[in-house]
Amino acid sequence: MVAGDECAEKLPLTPGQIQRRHIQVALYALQPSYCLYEPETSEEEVSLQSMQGKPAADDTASSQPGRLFKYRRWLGHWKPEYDYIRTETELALHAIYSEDISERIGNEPVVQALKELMKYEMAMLVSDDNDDKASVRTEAGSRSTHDNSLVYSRAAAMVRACQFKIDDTLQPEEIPFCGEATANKIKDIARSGTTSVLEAHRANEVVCDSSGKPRADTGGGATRRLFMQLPGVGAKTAKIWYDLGYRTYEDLDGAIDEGDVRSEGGRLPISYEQAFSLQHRADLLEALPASDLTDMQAAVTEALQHVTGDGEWEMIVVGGGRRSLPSHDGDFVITHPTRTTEGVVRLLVQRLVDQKRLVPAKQAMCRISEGRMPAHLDHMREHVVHGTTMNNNNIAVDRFDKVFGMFMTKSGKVRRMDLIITPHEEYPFCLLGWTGSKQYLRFLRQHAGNCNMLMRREGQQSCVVPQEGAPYDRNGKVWWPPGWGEGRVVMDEGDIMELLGVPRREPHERNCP
DNA sequence: GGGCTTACG
DNA sequence: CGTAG
DNA sequence: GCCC
Repeated sequence: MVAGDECAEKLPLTPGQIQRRHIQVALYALQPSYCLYEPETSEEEVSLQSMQGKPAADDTASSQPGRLFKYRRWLGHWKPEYDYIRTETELALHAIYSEDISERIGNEPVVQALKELMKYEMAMLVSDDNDDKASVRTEAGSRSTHDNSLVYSRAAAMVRACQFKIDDTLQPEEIPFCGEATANKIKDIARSGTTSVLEAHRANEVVCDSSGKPRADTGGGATRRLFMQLPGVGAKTAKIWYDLGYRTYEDLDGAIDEGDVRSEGGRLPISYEQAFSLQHRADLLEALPASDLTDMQAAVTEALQHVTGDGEWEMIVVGGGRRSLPSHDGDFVITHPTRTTEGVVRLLVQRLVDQKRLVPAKQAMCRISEGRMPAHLDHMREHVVHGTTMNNNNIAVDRFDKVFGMFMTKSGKVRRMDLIITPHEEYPFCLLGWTGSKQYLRFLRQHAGNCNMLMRREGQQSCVVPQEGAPYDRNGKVWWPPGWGEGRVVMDEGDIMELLGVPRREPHERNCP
Protein backbone atom coordinates (compact mmCIF):
# COMPACT_ATOMS: atom_id res chain seq x y z
CA MET A 1 0.00 0.00 0.00
CA VAL A 2 2.82 2.34 0.91
CA ALA A 3 4.56 1.54 -2.33
CA GLY A 4 1.37 2.24 -4.24
CA ASP A 5 0.96 5.65 -2.63
CA GLU A 6 4.53 6.58 -3.41
CA CYS A 7 3.89 5.62 -6.95
CA ALA A 8 0.80 7.77 -7.21
CA GLU A 9 2.69 10.72 -5.75
CA LYS A 10 5.45 10.46 -8.26
CA LEU A 11 3.24 10.18 -11.31
CA PRO A 12 1.01 12.97 -12.53
CA LEU A 13 -1.43 10.56 -14.17
CA THR A 14 -3.57 7.91 -12.58
CA PRO A 15 -3.66 4.48 -14.17
CA GLY A 16 -7.16 5.23 -15.44
CA GLN A 17 -5.95 8.32 -17.25
CA ILE A 18 -3.02 6.49 -18.71
CA GLN A 19 -5.24 3.80 -20.06
CA ARG A 20 -7.80 6.20 -21.48
CA ARG A 21 -5.10 8.18 -23.22
CA HIS A 22 -3.71 5.10 -24.84
CA ILE A 23 -7.05 3.96 -26.14
CA GLN A 24 -7.53 7.42 -27.55
CA VAL A 25 -4.19 7.41 -29.30
CA ALA A 26 -4.65 3.88 -30.51
CA LEU A 27 -8.10 3.99 -32.03
CA TYR A 28 -7.56 7.39 -33.57
CA ALA A 29 -4.75 6.08 -35.64
CA LEU A 30 -6.78 3.10 -36.68
CA GLN A 31 -9.61 5.28 -37.89
CA PRO A 32 -8.39 5.81 -41.46
CA SER A 33 -8.45 2.06 -42.02
CA TYR A 34 -11.92 1.71 -40.70
CA CYS A 35 -13.17 4.79 -42.49
CA LEU A 36 -12.82 3.06 -45.79
CA TYR A 37 -15.54 0.71 -44.87
CA GLU A 38 -17.75 3.75 -44.23
CA PRO A 39 -17.09 6.37 -46.93
CA GLU A 40 -18.97 9.21 -45.23
CA THR A 41 -16.67 9.08 -42.23
CA SER A 42 -13.76 9.19 -44.61
CA GLU A 43 -14.77 12.62 -45.86
CA GLU A 44 -15.13 13.86 -42.32
CA GLU A 45 -11.64 12.63 -41.67
CA VAL A 46 -10.18 14.61 -44.54
CA SER A 47 -11.96 17.83 -43.68
CA LEU A 48 -10.93 17.40 -40.10
CA GLN A 49 -7.32 17.24 -41.08
CA SER A 50 -7.60 20.45 -43.08
CA MET A 51 -9.30 22.15 -40.17
CA GLN A 52 -6.46 21.19 -37.92
CA GLY A 53 -4.02 22.68 -40.37
CA LYS A 54 -2.49 19.33 -41.14
CA PRO A 55 -1.51 19.08 -44.77
CA ALA A 56 -3.81 16.40 -46.10
CA ALA A 57 -1.42 15.96 -48.99
CA ASP A 58 1.08 14.55 -46.55
CA ASP A 59 -0.96 11.44 -46.07
CA THR A 60 -2.02 10.99 -49.65
CA ALA A 61 1.47 11.46 -51.00
CA SER A 62 3.01 8.73 -48.88
CA SER A 63 0.17 6.31 -49.44
CA GLN A 64 -1.62 6.36 -52.74
CA PRO A 65 -4.85 4.43 -52.79
CA GLY A 66 -4.35 1.16 -54.57
CA ARG A 67 -0.61 1.11 -54.19
CA LEU A 68 -0.81 -2.51 -53.10
CA PHE A 69 -3.19 -3.58 -55.89
CA LYS A 70 -0.24 -5.22 -57.63
CA TYR A 71 -0.37 -7.91 -54.99
CA ARG A 72 -3.90 -9.06 -55.90
CA ARG A 73 -2.64 -12.25 -57.57
CA TRP A 74 -0.64 -13.02 -54.47
CA LEU A 75 -3.64 -12.51 -52.20
CA GLY A 76 -5.95 -14.29 -54.61
CA HIS A 77 -8.75 -11.75 -54.44
CA TRP A 78 -9.28 -8.02 -54.01
CA LYS A 79 -11.88 -5.90 -52.33
CA PRO A 80 -12.35 -2.16 -52.89
CA GLU A 81 -11.44 -1.39 -49.31
CA TYR A 82 -8.00 -2.94 -49.77
CA ASP A 83 -7.12 0.05 -51.94
CA TYR A 84 -6.82 2.00 -48.73
CA ILE A 85 -4.54 -0.36 -46.89
CA ARG A 86 -1.38 1.58 -46.39
CA THR A 87 1.33 -0.94 -45.63
CA GLU A 88 2.52 -4.33 -46.78
CA THR A 89 2.31 -5.42 -43.18
CA GLU A 90 -1.39 -4.69 -42.94
CA LEU A 91 -2.03 -6.43 -46.24
CA ALA A 92 -0.06 -9.43 -44.99
CA LEU A 93 -2.53 -9.78 -42.15
CA HIS A 94 -5.35 -10.17 -44.69
CA ALA A 95 -3.74 -13.30 -46.10
CA ILE A 96 -4.24 -16.85 -44.89
CA TYR A 97 -1.17 -18.81 -43.85
CA SER A 98 -2.06 -22.44 -44.26
CA GLU A 99 0.34 -25.25 -44.99
CA ASP A 100 -2.42 -27.25 -46.68
CA ILE A 101 -3.18 -24.49 -49.14
CA SER A 102 0.43 -23.84 -50.06
CA GLU A 103 0.93 -27.58 -50.43
CA ARG A 104 -2.02 -27.81 -52.82
CA ILE A 105 -0.81 -24.85 -54.87
CA GLY A 106 2.65 -26.37 -55.04
CA ASN A 107 4.63 -23.65 -53.29
CA GLU A 108 5.43 -25.58 -50.15
CA PRO A 109 8.89 -26.73 -51.34
CA VAL A 110 9.85 -23.05 -51.74
CA VAL A 111 8.50 -22.31 -48.28
CA GLN A 112 10.57 -25.12 -46.79
CA ALA A 113 13.74 -23.96 -48.53
CA LEU A 114 13.29 -20.38 -47.29
CA LYS A 115 12.56 -21.65 -43.81
CA GLU A 116 15.74 -23.68 -43.91
CA LEU A 117 17.70 -20.60 -44.97
CA MET A 118 16.13 -18.69 -42.08
CA LYS A 119 17.26 -21.36 -39.64
CA TYR A 120 20.81 -21.31 -40.95
CA GLU A 121 20.87 -17.56 -40.48
CA MET A 122 19.72 -18.01 -36.91
CA ALA A 123 22.48 -20.55 -36.37
CA MET A 124 24.99 -18.01 -37.67
CA LEU A 125 23.74 -15.45 -35.19
CA VAL A 126 26.57 -15.11 -32.74
CA SER A 127 27.09 -11.82 -30.95
CA ASP A 128 30.67 -10.92 -31.71
CA ASP A 129 31.99 -8.94 -28.81
CA ASN A 130 34.96 -7.72 -30.78
CA ASP A 131 33.35 -6.31 -33.86
CA ASP A 132 33.42 -2.58 -34.26
CA LYS A 133 30.61 -0.84 -36.05
CA ALA A 134 32.81 -0.14 -39.04
CA SER A 135 32.90 -3.77 -40.02
CA VAL A 136 29.16 -3.96 -39.74
CA ARG A 137 28.66 -1.02 -42.03
CA THR A 138 31.28 -1.83 -44.63
CA GLU A 139 28.82 -3.53 -46.89
CA ALA A 140 25.50 -2.03 -47.78
CA GLY A 141 22.62 -4.41 -47.40
CA SER A 142 22.94 -7.42 -45.15
CA ARG A 143 24.04 -5.97 -41.87
CA SER A 144 23.60 -8.92 -39.60
CA THR A 145 22.44 -12.47 -39.70
CA HIS A 146 19.43 -11.42 -37.69
CA ASP A 147 18.43 -9.08 -40.47
CA ASN A 148 18.81 -11.92 -42.94
CA SER A 149 16.73 -14.30 -40.92
CA LEU A 150 13.96 -11.71 -40.78
CA VAL A 151 14.09 -11.40 -44.56
CA TYR A 152 13.80 -15.16 -45.05
CA SER A 153 11.08 -15.47 -42.45
CA ARG A 154 8.92 -12.84 -44.13
CA ALA A 155 9.62 -14.26 -47.57
CA ALA A 156 8.69 -17.77 -46.44
CA ALA A 157 5.44 -16.40 -45.00
CA MET A 158 4.62 -14.56 -48.22
CA VAL A 159 5.24 -17.66 -50.31
CA ARG A 160 3.07 -19.76 -48.04
CA ALA A 161 0.21 -17.28 -48.47
CA CYS A 162 0.78 -16.92 -52.20
CA GLN A 163 -2.27 -17.95 -54.20
CA PHE A 164 -0.52 -18.63 -57.50
CA LYS A 165 2.05 -21.25 -58.33
CA ILE A 166 5.47 -19.66 -58.23
CA ASP A 167 7.86 -20.39 -61.08
CA ASP A 168 11.10 -18.91 -62.38
CA THR A 169 9.30 -16.04 -64.09
CA LEU A 170 8.57 -14.47 -60.71
CA GLN A 171 8.87 -10.68 -60.60
CA PRO A 172 9.80 -8.88 -57.37
CA GLU A 173 6.66 -6.74 -57.35
CA GLU A 174 4.37 -9.76 -57.41
CA ILE A 175 4.93 -10.72 -53.79
CA PRO A 176 5.17 -8.41 -50.76
CA PHE A 177 8.53 -8.25 -48.99
CA CYS A 178 10.28 -9.72 -52.01
CA GLY A 179 12.85 -7.46 -53.58
CA GLU A 180 15.27 -8.40 -56.30
CA ALA A 181 17.64 -10.41 -54.14
CA THR A 182 14.90 -12.48 -52.55
CA ALA A 183 13.04 -12.96 -55.83
CA ASN A 184 16.21 -14.32 -57.43
CA LYS A 185 16.64 -16.89 -54.67
CA ILE A 186 12.98 -17.88 -54.94
CA LYS A 187 13.34 -18.29 -58.70
CA ASP A 188 16.39 -20.53 -58.17
CA ILE A 189 14.45 -22.64 -55.73
CA ALA A 190 11.38 -22.84 -57.95
CA ARG A 191 13.55 -23.93 -60.87
CA SER A 192 15.98 -26.32 -59.23
CA GLY A 193 14.74 -26.90 -55.69
CA THR A 194 17.67 -25.10 -54.15
CA THR A 195 19.94 -22.07 -54.34
CA SER A 196 23.66 -21.51 -53.91
CA VAL A 197 23.53 -20.08 -50.38
CA LEU A 198 21.40 -22.97 -49.19
CA GLU A 199 23.74 -25.53 -50.72
CA ALA A 200 26.71 -23.83 -49.09
CA HIS A 201 25.09 -24.03 -45.67
CA ARG A 202 24.13 -27.68 -46.20
CA ALA A 203 27.73 -28.45 -47.10
CA ASN A 204 29.12 -26.63 -44.05
CA GLU A 205 30.78 -24.15 -46.37
CA VAL A 206 31.41 -20.46 -45.90
CA VAL A 207 28.59 -18.43 -47.40
CA CYS A 208 28.93 -15.39 -49.64
CA ASP A 209 26.70 -12.33 -49.56
CA SER A 210 24.92 -10.88 -52.57
CA SER A 211 28.04 -8.97 -53.59
CA GLY A 212 30.01 -12.20 -53.68
CA LYS A 213 32.17 -11.60 -50.62
CA PRO A 214 32.57 -14.42 -48.09
CA ARG A 215 30.70 -13.64 -44.89
CA ALA A 216 32.60 -13.91 -41.64
CA ASP A 217 31.79 -16.79 -39.28
CA THR A 218 29.51 -18.58 -41.69
CA GLY A 219 31.21 -21.96 -41.94
CA GLY A 220 29.66 -25.10 -40.51
CA GLY A 221 26.00 -24.19 -40.94
CA ALA A 222 24.71 -27.74 -41.10
CA THR A 223 26.65 -28.92 -38.05
CA ARG A 224 25.87 -25.85 -35.98
CA ARG A 225 22.19 -26.16 -36.77
CA LEU A 226 22.31 -29.81 -35.77
CA PHE A 227 23.78 -28.92 -32.39
CA MET A 228 21.29 -26.11 -31.90
CA GLN A 229 18.42 -28.57 -32.06
CA LEU A 230 19.31 -29.65 -28.54
CA PRO A 231 17.41 -27.74 -25.85
CA GLY A 232 19.85 -25.52 -23.99
CA VAL A 233 22.23 -25.17 -26.94
CA GLY A 234 22.12 -21.84 -28.75
CA ALA A 235 24.10 -20.33 -31.59
CA LYS A 236 27.07 -19.51 -29.39
CA THR A 237 27.55 -22.96 -27.91
CA ALA A 238 27.00 -24.61 -31.28
CA LYS A 239 29.74 -22.46 -32.80
CA ILE A 240 32.12 -23.18 -29.95
CA TRP A 241 31.61 -26.92 -30.36
CA TYR A 242 32.02 -26.67 -34.12
CA ASP A 243 35.20 -24.62 -33.75
CA LEU A 244 36.57 -27.26 -31.39
CA GLY A 245 36.17 -29.79 -34.20
CA TYR A 246 33.07 -31.68 -33.09
CA ARG A 247 30.86 -32.63 -36.01
CA THR A 248 28.26 -35.12 -34.78
CA TYR A 249 26.33 -36.00 -31.65
CA GLU A 250 28.50 -39.10 -31.43
CA ASP A 251 31.60 -36.90 -31.29
CA LEU A 252 30.08 -35.20 -28.25
CA ASP A 253 29.10 -38.58 -26.73
CA GLY A 254 32.69 -39.68 -27.16
CA ALA A 255 34.09 -36.65 -25.42
CA ILE A 256 31.80 -37.26 -22.47
CA ASP A 257 32.59 -40.99 -22.33
CA GLU A 258 36.29 -40.23 -22.25
CA GLY A 259 35.84 -37.59 -19.56
CA ASP A 260 37.13 -34.99 -22.00
CA VAL A 261 34.79 -32.30 -20.68
CA ARG A 262 35.81 -28.88 -19.48
CA SER A 263 34.39 -29.31 -15.99
CA GLU A 264 36.94 -32.11 -15.56
CA GLY A 265 39.78 -30.23 -17.19
CA GLY A 266 39.04 -31.52 -20.70
CA ARG A 267 38.16 -29.82 -23.95
CA LEU A 268 34.38 -29.90 -24.37
CA PRO A 269 32.44 -27.18 -22.59
CA ILE A 270 29.02 -28.68 -21.83
CA SER A 271 26.54 -27.94 -19.06
CA TYR A 272 24.55 -30.61 -17.29
CA GLU A 273 21.42 -29.34 -19.03
CA GLN A 274 23.08 -29.72 -22.40
CA ALA A 275 24.41 -33.16 -21.49
CA PHE A 276 20.90 -34.22 -20.53
CA SER A 277 19.54 -33.01 -23.86
CA LEU A 278 22.30 -34.85 -25.69
CA GLN A 279 21.60 -38.04 -23.80
CA HIS A 280 17.87 -37.89 -24.51
CA ARG A 281 18.13 -36.50 -28.03
CA ALA A 282 16.22 -39.40 -29.59
CA ASP A 283 13.15 -38.50 -27.51
CA LEU A 284 13.56 -34.74 -27.70
CA LEU A 285 13.94 -34.53 -31.46
CA GLU A 286 10.85 -36.64 -32.10
CA ALA A 287 7.53 -35.05 -32.99
CA LEU A 288 5.06 -35.58 -30.16
CA PRO A 289 2.23 -38.06 -30.67
CA ALA A 290 -1.16 -36.78 -29.54
CA SER A 291 -1.09 -39.24 -26.65
CA ASP A 292 1.82 -37.34 -25.11
CA LEU A 293 -0.22 -34.14 -25.07
CA THR A 294 -3.12 -35.84 -23.27
CA ASP A 295 -0.61 -37.43 -20.90
CA MET A 296 0.79 -33.99 -20.05
CA GLN A 297 -2.67 -32.53 -19.72
CA ALA A 298 -3.74 -35.24 -17.29
CA ALA A 299 -0.63 -34.94 -15.14
CA VAL A 300 -0.75 -31.16 -14.95
CA THR A 301 -4.48 -31.08 -14.25
CA GLU A 302 -4.00 -33.53 -11.41
CA ALA A 303 -1.16 -31.44 -10.02
CA LEU A 304 -3.24 -28.24 -10.18
CA GLN A 305 -6.12 -29.99 -8.43
CA HIS A 306 -3.74 -31.31 -5.79
CA VAL A 307 -2.00 -28.05 -4.93
CA THR A 308 -5.04 -25.77 -5.07
CA GLY A 309 -7.83 -28.18 -4.14
CA ASP A 310 -9.69 -26.87 -7.15
CA GLY A 311 -10.87 -28.74 -10.22
CA GLU A 312 -11.94 -25.78 -12.35
CA TRP A 313 -8.59 -25.14 -14.01
CA GLU A 314 -8.63 -24.79 -17.79
CA MET A 315 -5.68 -26.00 -19.80
CA ILE A 316 -5.40 -25.85 -23.54
CA VAL A 317 -2.78 -26.69 -26.13
CA VAL A 318 -1.12 -23.68 -27.75
CA GLY A 319 1.95 -23.25 -29.96
CA GLY A 320 2.33 -25.30 -33.11
CA GLY A 321 0.05 -27.96 -31.68
CA ARG A 322 -2.89 -25.57 -31.67
CA ARG A 323 -2.07 -24.50 -35.19
CA SER A 324 -2.38 -28.19 -36.12
CA LEU A 325 1.28 -28.78 -36.73
CA PRO A 326 3.40 -31.62 -35.43
CA SER A 327 5.30 -30.24 -32.46
CA HIS A 328 8.59 -31.01 -30.82
CA ASP A 329 7.21 -29.91 -27.48
CA GLY A 330 3.96 -29.51 -25.60
CA ASP A 331 2.84 -25.91 -25.07
CA PHE A 332 -0.09 -25.20 -22.77
CA VAL A 333 -1.91 -22.15 -21.47
CA ILE A 334 -3.48 -22.59 -18.07
CA THR A 335 -6.12 -20.33 -16.54
CA HIS A 336 -8.87 -20.30 -13.96
CA PRO A 337 -12.25 -18.54 -14.31
CA THR A 338 -12.33 -17.17 -10.77
CA ARG A 339 -9.33 -18.08 -8.70
CA THR A 340 -6.09 -16.09 -8.56
CA THR A 341 -3.21 -17.60 -10.47
CA GLU A 342 -0.62 -15.99 -8.25
CA GLY A 343 1.95 -18.32 -6.77
CA VAL A 344 0.58 -21.38 -8.52
CA VAL A 345 3.66 -21.97 -10.69
CA ARG A 346 5.97 -22.98 -7.90
CA LEU A 347 3.47 -25.27 -6.25
CA LEU A 348 2.66 -26.84 -9.58
CA VAL A 349 6.29 -27.53 -10.39
CA GLN A 350 6.91 -28.98 -6.95
CA ARG A 351 4.01 -31.40 -7.33
CA LEU A 352 5.02 -32.49 -10.82
CA VAL A 353 8.57 -33.12 -9.65
CA ASP A 354 7.30 -35.06 -6.63
CA GLN A 355 5.20 -37.17 -8.96
CA LYS A 356 8.27 -37.82 -11.13
CA ARG A 357 6.57 -36.25 -14.14
CA LEU A 358 8.91 -33.27 -14.38
CA VAL A 359 12.69 -33.63 -14.37
CA PRO A 360 14.06 -31.56 -11.49
CA ALA A 361 16.08 -28.44 -12.24
CA LYS A 362 19.30 -30.03 -11.03
CA GLN A 363 19.22 -32.62 -13.78
CA ALA A 364 17.85 -30.81 -16.81
CA MET A 365 16.38 -27.62 -18.10
CA CYS A 366 13.58 -26.54 -15.80
CA ARG A 367 13.08 -22.80 -15.81
CA ILE A 368 10.38 -21.09 -13.87
CA SER A 369 9.72 -17.45 -14.53
CA GLU A 370 7.22 -15.10 -13.09
CA GLY A 371 6.17 -12.29 -15.39
CA ARG A 372 5.78 -8.99 -13.57
CA MET A 373 7.57 -6.46 -15.76
CA PRO A 374 7.68 -3.45 -13.45
CA ALA A 375 10.22 -1.75 -15.66
CA HIS A 376 7.89 -1.82 -18.56
CA LEU A 377 5.09 -0.12 -16.67
CA ASP A 378 7.35 2.78 -15.80
CA HIS A 379 8.44 2.99 -19.38
CA MET A 380 4.83 3.24 -20.49
CA ARG A 381 4.07 5.95 -17.93
CA GLU A 382 7.04 7.92 -19.19
CA HIS A 383 5.63 7.90 -22.68
CA VAL A 384 2.18 8.89 -21.56
CA VAL A 385 3.57 11.74 -19.52
CA HIS A 386 5.53 13.03 -22.47
CA GLY A 387 2.76 12.43 -24.95
CA THR A 388 4.99 10.21 -27.07
CA THR A 389 4.18 6.80 -28.42
CA MET A 390 5.98 3.65 -27.61
CA ASN A 391 7.69 1.59 -30.24
CA ASN A 392 7.52 -1.73 -28.52
CA ASN A 393 4.02 -2.91 -29.03
CA ASN A 394 4.45 -6.48 -28.05
CA ILE A 395 1.68 -8.85 -27.61
CA ALA A 396 3.45 -9.96 -24.56
CA VAL A 397 4.57 -13.48 -24.47
CA ASP A 398 6.58 -12.48 -21.48
CA ARG A 399 4.43 -11.20 -18.71
CA PHE A 400 2.88 -14.52 -17.75
CA ASP A 401 4.07 -17.04 -15.19
CA LYS A 402 5.62 -19.97 -16.96
CA VAL A 403 7.61 -23.17 -16.79
CA PHE A 404 9.96 -24.52 -19.45
CA GLY A 405 10.83 -28.04 -18.49
CA MET A 406 11.33 -31.71 -19.30
CA PHE A 407 8.29 -33.95 -18.95
CA MET A 408 8.41 -37.73 -18.42
CA THR A 409 5.68 -39.54 -20.31
CA LYS A 410 4.04 -42.68 -18.96
CA SER A 411 5.83 -44.57 -21.69
CA GLY A 412 9.13 -43.34 -20.28
CA LYS A 413 10.03 -40.77 -22.92
CA VAL A 414 11.42 -37.31 -22.21
CA ARG A 415 9.55 -34.39 -23.80
CA ARG A 416 9.92 -30.65 -23.69
CA MET A 417 6.89 -29.07 -22.03
CA ASP A 418 5.99 -25.40 -21.61
CA LEU A 419 3.28 -24.27 -19.23
CA ILE A 420 2.00 -20.70 -19.25
CA ILE A 421 -0.28 -19.56 -16.47
CA THR A 422 -2.49 -16.52 -16.94
CA PRO A 423 -5.19 -14.66 -15.02
CA HIS A 424 -8.55 -15.13 -16.67
CA GLU A 425 -8.85 -11.47 -17.80
CA GLU A 426 -5.76 -11.85 -19.92
CA TYR A 427 -6.61 -15.24 -21.33
CA PRO A 428 -7.35 -14.10 -24.91
CA PHE A 429 -4.11 -12.10 -25.04
CA CYS A 430 -2.15 -15.02 -23.68
CA LEU A 431 -3.72 -17.41 -26.18
CA LEU A 432 -3.00 -15.13 -29.10
CA GLY A 433 0.57 -14.57 -27.97
CA TRP A 434 1.37 -18.21 -27.34
CA THR A 435 -0.44 -19.62 -30.36
CA GLY A 436 1.74 -17.62 -32.72
CA SER A 437 3.13 -18.18 -35.18
CA LYS A 438 6.17 -16.09 -34.47
CA GLN A 439 5.98 -14.37 -37.83
CA TYR A 440 2.23 -13.81 -37.59
CA LEU A 441 2.85 -12.05 -34.29
CA ARG A 442 5.60 -9.96 -35.86
CA PHE A 443 3.14 -8.74 -38.48
CA LEU A 444 0.50 -8.10 -35.85
CA ARG A 445 2.93 -6.19 -33.65
CA GLN A 446 4.23 -4.12 -36.50
CA HIS A 447 0.72 -3.28 -37.63
CA ALA A 448 -0.23 -2.33 -34.11
CA GLY A 449 2.85 -0.17 -34.00
CA ASN A 450 2.00 1.53 -37.27
CA CYS A 451 -1.36 2.38 -35.76
CA ASN A 452 0.12 3.58 -32.48
CA MET A 453 -1.86 0.81 -30.95
CA LEU A 454 -0.61 -0.75 -27.78
CA MET A 455 -1.11 -4.44 -27.37
CA ARG A 456 -0.43 -4.90 -23.75
CA ARG A 457 -2.37 -5.18 -20.59
CA GLU A 458 -0.74 -4.56 -17.28
CA GLY A 459 -2.86 -5.86 -14.50
CA GLN A 460 -6.11 -3.96 -14.62
CA GLN A 461 -4.91 -1.50 -17.22
CA SER A 462 -6.04 -2.33 -20.67
CA CYS A 463 -4.43 -0.79 -23.65
CA VAL A 464 -6.34 -2.35 -26.47
CA VAL A 465 -9.36 -3.46 -24.59
CA PRO A 466 -11.96 -0.75 -24.24
CA GLN A 467 -13.62 -2.28 -21.24
CA GLU A 468 -12.73 0.41 -18.76
CA GLY A 469 -13.76 3.52 -20.67
CA ALA A 470 -14.83 4.65 -24.09
CA PRO A 471 -12.33 5.71 -26.73
CA TYR A 472 -12.59 9.17 -28.29
CA ASP A 473 -12.06 10.55 -31.75
CA ARG A 474 -10.30 13.83 -32.50
CA ASN A 475 -13.47 15.82 -31.83
CA GLY A 476 -13.48 14.45 -28.36
CA LYS A 477 -16.52 12.41 -29.23
CA VAL A 478 -16.84 8.83 -28.21
CA TRP A 479 -15.73 6.64 -31.10
CA TRP A 480 -15.76 2.86 -31.50
CA PRO A 481 -14.61 0.53 -34.24
CA PRO A 482 -17.49 -1.04 -36.14
CA GLY A 483 -19.34 -3.50 -33.96
CA TRP A 484 -17.85 -2.17 -30.77
CA GLY A 485 -19.50 -0.11 -28.08
CA GLU A 486 -19.81 0.64 -24.43
CA GLY A 487 -19.59 -2.42 -22.27
CA ARG A 488 -18.28 -4.81 -24.90
CA VAL A 489 -15.15 -6.53 -23.67
CA VAL A 490 -12.56 -8.69 -25.38
CA MET A 491 -13.77 -12.24 -25.06
CA ASP A 492 -11.48 -14.06 -27.44
CA GLU A 493 -8.54 -13.70 -29.79
CA GLY A 494 -10.80 -12.64 -32.64
CA ASP A 495 -11.89 -9.59 -30.67
CA ILE A 496 -8.28 -8.46 -30.42
CA MET A 497 -7.83 -8.88 -34.17
CA GLU A 498 -11.02 -6.92 -34.75
CA LEU A 499 -9.85 -4.08 -32.54
CA LEU A 500 -6.63 -4.00 -34.52
CA GLY A 501 -8.59 -3.82 -37.75
CA VAL A 502 -7.42 -7.15 -39.17
CA PRO A 503 -9.52 -10.16 -40.14
CA ARG A 504 -10.11 -12.89 -37.62
CA ARG A 505 -7.90 -15.86 -38.33
CA GLU A 506 -8.14 -19.36 -36.95
CA PRO A 507 -4.97 -20.86 -35.48
CA HIS A 508 -4.36 -23.05 -38.54
CA GLU A 509 -4.54 -19.91 -40.69
CA ARG A 510 -1.70 -18.28 -38.76
CA ASN A 511 0.97 -20.70 -39.95
CA CYS A 512 3.47 -18.19 -41.24
CA PRO A 513 6.58 -20.32 -40.98
C1' DG B 1 18.57 6.40 -42.52
C1' DG B 2 16.31 3.68 -38.89
C1' DG B 3 13.66 -0.42 -37.68
C1' DC B 4 13.38 -5.19 -37.52
C1' DT B 5 11.21 -7.75 -29.81
C1' DT B 6 11.70 -8.35 -24.96
C1' DA B 7 12.37 -9.73 -20.23
C1' DC B 8 13.62 -13.43 -17.36
C1' DG B 9 16.73 -16.96 -15.10
C1' DC C 1 23.94 -17.38 -22.80
C1' DG C 2 19.39 -19.48 -23.84
C1' DT C 3 14.39 -19.33 -23.87
C1' DA C 4 9.49 -18.34 -25.84
C1' DG C 5 5.69 -17.00 -29.38
C1' DG D 1 17.28 -7.03 -47.29
C1' DC D 2 13.01 -4.81 -47.42
C1' DC D 3 9.76 -1.19 -45.81
C1' DC D 4 8.64 3.26 -43.90
